[in-house]
Amino acid sequence: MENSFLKEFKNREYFNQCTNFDELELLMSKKKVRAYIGFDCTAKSLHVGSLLQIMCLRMLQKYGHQPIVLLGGGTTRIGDPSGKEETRKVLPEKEIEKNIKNIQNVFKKFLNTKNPKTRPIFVNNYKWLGKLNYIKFLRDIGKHFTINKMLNFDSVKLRLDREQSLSYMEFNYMILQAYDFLELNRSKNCILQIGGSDQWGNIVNGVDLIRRHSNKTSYGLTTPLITLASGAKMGKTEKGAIWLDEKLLSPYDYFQFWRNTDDKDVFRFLKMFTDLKLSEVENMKDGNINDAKVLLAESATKMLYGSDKAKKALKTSLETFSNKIISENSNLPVIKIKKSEFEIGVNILDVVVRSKLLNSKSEARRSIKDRGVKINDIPVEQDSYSISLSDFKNNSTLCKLSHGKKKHVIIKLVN
RNA sequence: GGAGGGGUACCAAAGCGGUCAAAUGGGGCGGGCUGUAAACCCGUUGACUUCGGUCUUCGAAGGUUCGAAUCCUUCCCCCUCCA
Repeated sequence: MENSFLKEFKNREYFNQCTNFDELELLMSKKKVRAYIGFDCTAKSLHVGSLLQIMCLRMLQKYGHQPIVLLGGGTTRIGDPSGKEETRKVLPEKEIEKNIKNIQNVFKKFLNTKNPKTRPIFVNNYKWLGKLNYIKFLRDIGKHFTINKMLNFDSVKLRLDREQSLSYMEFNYMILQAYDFLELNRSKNCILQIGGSDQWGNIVNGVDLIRRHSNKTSYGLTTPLITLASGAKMGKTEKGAIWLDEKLLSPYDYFQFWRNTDDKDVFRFLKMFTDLKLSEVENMKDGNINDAKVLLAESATKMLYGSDKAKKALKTSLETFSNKIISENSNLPVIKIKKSEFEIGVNILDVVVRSKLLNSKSEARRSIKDRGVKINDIPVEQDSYSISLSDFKNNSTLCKLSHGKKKHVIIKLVN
């Protein structure tokens, strides 16, 4: 049943549209191909919003195809207008280069880099876009695009309809992306571009360009835009993005993100974001949904951070929510405070702010009034409360400070 | 280029001389219920505070006034209609 890339692609609900499904299916079942996905390098790393695309790359590898990861060093300098209501700021070049390095590391965690036949090929489109000759480009490539058609693309139309300005620079974005595909088709024999549904227009442009320019067939495939049951886009929460990078979001918080998945999303996410067999996922529907969430969290964390860190995150999660144990070896943030400070006592407001649990004393005061600040799971009654050595039970050097049910910090006494 | 409308907190949107740190809705945060879910209910949502208050905020800069988000001047930006 899951015997081909495209079949599994569909079964796991990755599928949105394809330029020619049957033909592509036939081609990919007969031989191994190269496919690419482009990534924007606007941010310092990737977050779960890109995870589905990463899963696509993994699946390509699984079926023996070779993924090409295009890091848009060139196109990021321009800015994709798709889905954007306004021009976004253009980043300094140095920053883009830095982002690219960082983002590349994320892929190395998710993808198999050993097998020479399927290991990812990293390319940066600045390499070719950066040295384009304008006149030559217009003559070779520009002639294949009509303004009439370009004006009809959603990305462009949306802007024009709202009378929002669209710079000539941005207007060219789609041509550059199409050119990327052409370039990869020529130099790497890449015949497929995958992307999110918002990239459909850009992708089709590339397929067209390859046909017109080189008289060759290529394919485009898109994934749906994933929204959470709540309707929000995946990836950004109020607290910040769910980064795929330890430096920006701890493995424990990553684990918790998945652990707290909405009931309605759990099985879909198990299919999409884990390597579990589809039959296993189906079986889980009869079980306890919380077990399914734990499995989802564990699998997702393991995929990114490896088994040890996933286990540790799970352990911390259990300690924090089930057993209510405080342990130094957990993944909870630890703040160290000198023992001497507690001998005189430290005001709770100061500690809460120092621990970054809340941003200001006013917030802390409010939260205490709402019984939201807890020391060792006991609500703090007064904002004048002073934390002292007596809060460290049984001569422990640790004490847990919490804001709400889910945010906890360990305070550690040091000399 | 001509005519009109508008810029208010995270977002949307009221207020149009004092009772405005600014109605209301959404979002966020906390509490309750539960299952670390959803739905629902309650509270809260500028900062600092010795809890008396103090300071900063309504596109920007000036001005009028005892007193301005509210009135005047200049500037910047956005929208609608016409050319």
